[in-house]
Amino acid sequence: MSRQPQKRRLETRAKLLEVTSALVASEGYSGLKVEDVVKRAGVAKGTLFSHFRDKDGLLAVLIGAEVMRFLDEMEAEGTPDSREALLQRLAPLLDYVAGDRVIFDLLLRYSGSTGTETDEVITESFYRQIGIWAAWIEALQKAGEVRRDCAPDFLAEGIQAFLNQVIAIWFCMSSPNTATPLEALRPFLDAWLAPPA
Amino acid sequence: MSRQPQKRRLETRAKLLEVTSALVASEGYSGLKVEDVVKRAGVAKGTLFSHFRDKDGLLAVLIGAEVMRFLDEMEAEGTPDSREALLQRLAPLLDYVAGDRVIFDLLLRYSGSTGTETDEVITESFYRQIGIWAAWIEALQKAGEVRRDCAPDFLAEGIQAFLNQVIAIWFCMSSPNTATPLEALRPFLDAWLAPPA
DNA sequence: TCATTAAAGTGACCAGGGTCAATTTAGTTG
DNA sequence: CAACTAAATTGACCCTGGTCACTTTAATGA
Repeated sequence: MSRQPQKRRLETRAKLLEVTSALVASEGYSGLKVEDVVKRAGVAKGTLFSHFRDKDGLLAVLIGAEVMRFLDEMEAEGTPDSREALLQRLAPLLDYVAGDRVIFDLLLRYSGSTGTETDEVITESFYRQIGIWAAWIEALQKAGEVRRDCAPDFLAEGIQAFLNQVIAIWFCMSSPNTATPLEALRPFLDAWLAPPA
Repeated sequence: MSRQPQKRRLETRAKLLEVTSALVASEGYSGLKVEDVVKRAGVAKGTLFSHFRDKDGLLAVLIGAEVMRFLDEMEAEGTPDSREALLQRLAPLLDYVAGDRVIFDLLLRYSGSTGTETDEVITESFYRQIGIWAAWIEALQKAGEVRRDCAPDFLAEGIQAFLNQVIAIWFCMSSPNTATPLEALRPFLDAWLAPPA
């Protein structure tokens, strides 16, 4: 028979996440070591891996939560009234993801995966994101700001594609002589969303 | 003073690539171990890492060469005469990349990087690919099959974005109940390239 | 209260990529 | 040819993520 998860387990999990978060804040994602996490959390290594599938699984929880916060922000600002406004709404998320390759890689790997795990916040965030954008697009279609020959969901997925594209290119251009990802995104969004002239 | 690379070095490099290729053929990319490679090649581990920056660098040479072969094939078939024909031209490459996550990840990481390394075949292949598609698009624009309000290079980059998108989604959907990446790509290509109605 | 048993946690151990001081090989020069 | 030097290679070692047989903890129930 199975029993309820004990309070102790929840505390351990919370402690692990808290420590990880602190370490990421000071060292960045790329410098994070599992050993440091368990040392500072005062648990054994095996414990960490009984809570999270692997190191990525641990990070996914944090990153998923962070993305959720961006989505809250997006929703709070309401529907944009133009394509340019839509672009500006994307800026914070774009900056966040473009700020660290680990974040980008992880989002690309986990996003869209049919979340078999209970705690895949990150998968949930993916669908929520598409949903929010689709709602914006629908409004913009009614306002005549966006083409009407494609479904909002479909156009939203396209935005996702362009977002990933400009970030991928951004990481490849190691030299900072290039325009920001946001600037690179604008022409794509325009060409993708603008109604026929 | 610097000297010419010696014949021995070229032989070692060739041997490493040959062995890697053979192992990949039998085990797949994900099962490849550096230790197996050096064992079968009869060299020390350090030698491999003096030839290639890391395991990915080794794979990049093979994958870059493979992509180049697909591009040769694409060019040999000539310019497509419709958007659908263009889509079909992409099929072999798409299948290849969608066939193994390692390939996809590696291409995404290396592509577009301003190739500082001499042997970054993979970077070269990226630009060549865009060039080929741009040429196709230019022809299709003249034929009225493709929108004319965007530069061919720009539209080609968009194709790249959609290609990556459908493959990323493909990998996330572990269950094979989904349509092939090629089918998923069609609507995107149409919406992206079609001239205004 | 004490036996029972599932949940939670432990840490020695392994795997596999990557490093580097030391060694061998082979052009070059006097 | 012998001495010299740069190129090429070596393999012991390290790092770090991940595993698993075992111990500890704490609900449950007679």
